[in-house]
Amino acid sequence: MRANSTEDTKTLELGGLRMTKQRQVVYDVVQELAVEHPTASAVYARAKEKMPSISLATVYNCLETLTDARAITQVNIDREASRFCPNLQPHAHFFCAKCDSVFDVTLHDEADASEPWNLPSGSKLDEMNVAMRGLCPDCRTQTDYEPALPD
Amino acid sequence: MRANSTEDTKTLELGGLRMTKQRQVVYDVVQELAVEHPTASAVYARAKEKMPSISLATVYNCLETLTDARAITQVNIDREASRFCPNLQPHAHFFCAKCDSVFDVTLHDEADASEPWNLPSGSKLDEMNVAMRGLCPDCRTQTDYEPALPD
DNA sequence: GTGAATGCAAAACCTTTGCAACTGG
DNA sequence: CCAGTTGCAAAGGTTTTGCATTCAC
Repeated sequence: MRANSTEDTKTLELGGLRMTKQRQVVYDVVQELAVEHPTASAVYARAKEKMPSISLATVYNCLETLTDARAITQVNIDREASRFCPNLQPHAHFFCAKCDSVFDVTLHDEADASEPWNLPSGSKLDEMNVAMRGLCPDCRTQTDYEPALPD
Repeated sequence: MRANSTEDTKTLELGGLRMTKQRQVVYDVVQELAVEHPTASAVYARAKEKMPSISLATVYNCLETLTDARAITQVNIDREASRFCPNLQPHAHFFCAKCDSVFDVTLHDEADASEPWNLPSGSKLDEMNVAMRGLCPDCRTQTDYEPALPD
């Protein structure tokens, strides 16, 4: 039996996808930086440390390929640069307006994200993208000493 | 009493916002093109018909000002150009993957969009942005003769 | 009158593209 | 071997910016 325990750099074996060094590096970096939900530039910066010859275009390329292959997810919020996320479970993203960090937000058990909504009748929903903005727990508690003065 | 019946070009009176001809034109255009959820360029094109001297930068400017003043809403989906929407009620957007049209999606009565989600405990949610992709009713019925062959 | 808004053009930003060289299966 | 991928640089589309001029209040 194959171990799937502590391999942090698991080899990609995605349906007929040619596995290049670059793709593996990009994939590893997205895993590594998962909690910060890196942008393409952030992935590029880290990837370049591991493989100095890699180019930005290739990073974009790999990110797109991996996204199409559903190995990672592309996260968009407003017009900011896209971020990438290795969490393949259905989830939303919470953006802290103060510290700019991003949190994955899961669904309640058995819950359906589309439940509260009046979907157009007769339509077919393929995917839902949910972005939240607010203050994260940490920033919220620090908000006491926020300048309340007019500028 | 003031009529609020058929005035399609109601005058903006937003908290201390200086009302310029350009802002009024941009606001009118967003109202006018509401169903198509126009992009900044689309607003610019239509605005220029009404006021040939208006510039693109001013349109962006006005759209931002109006958004900040909560007279209109900015709608983002993936990395496409922002669209603008005069619907101030809480609502989501349904994007048809086939015909590219956009529909407003309302909440069920008394429903809370955040209900299905496990919000980070201690966080403060300010706004939620919900984008849906799929087939609109019209396009769905036309999907019978969609190529089902492998490529 | 005066601070804020406009118009213009140039710049910024993220992302995509064209193409020759390279490479994984 | 050879289609698919890379690296580079240049181009693309959207949005922002700097600044002199104009305008609403």
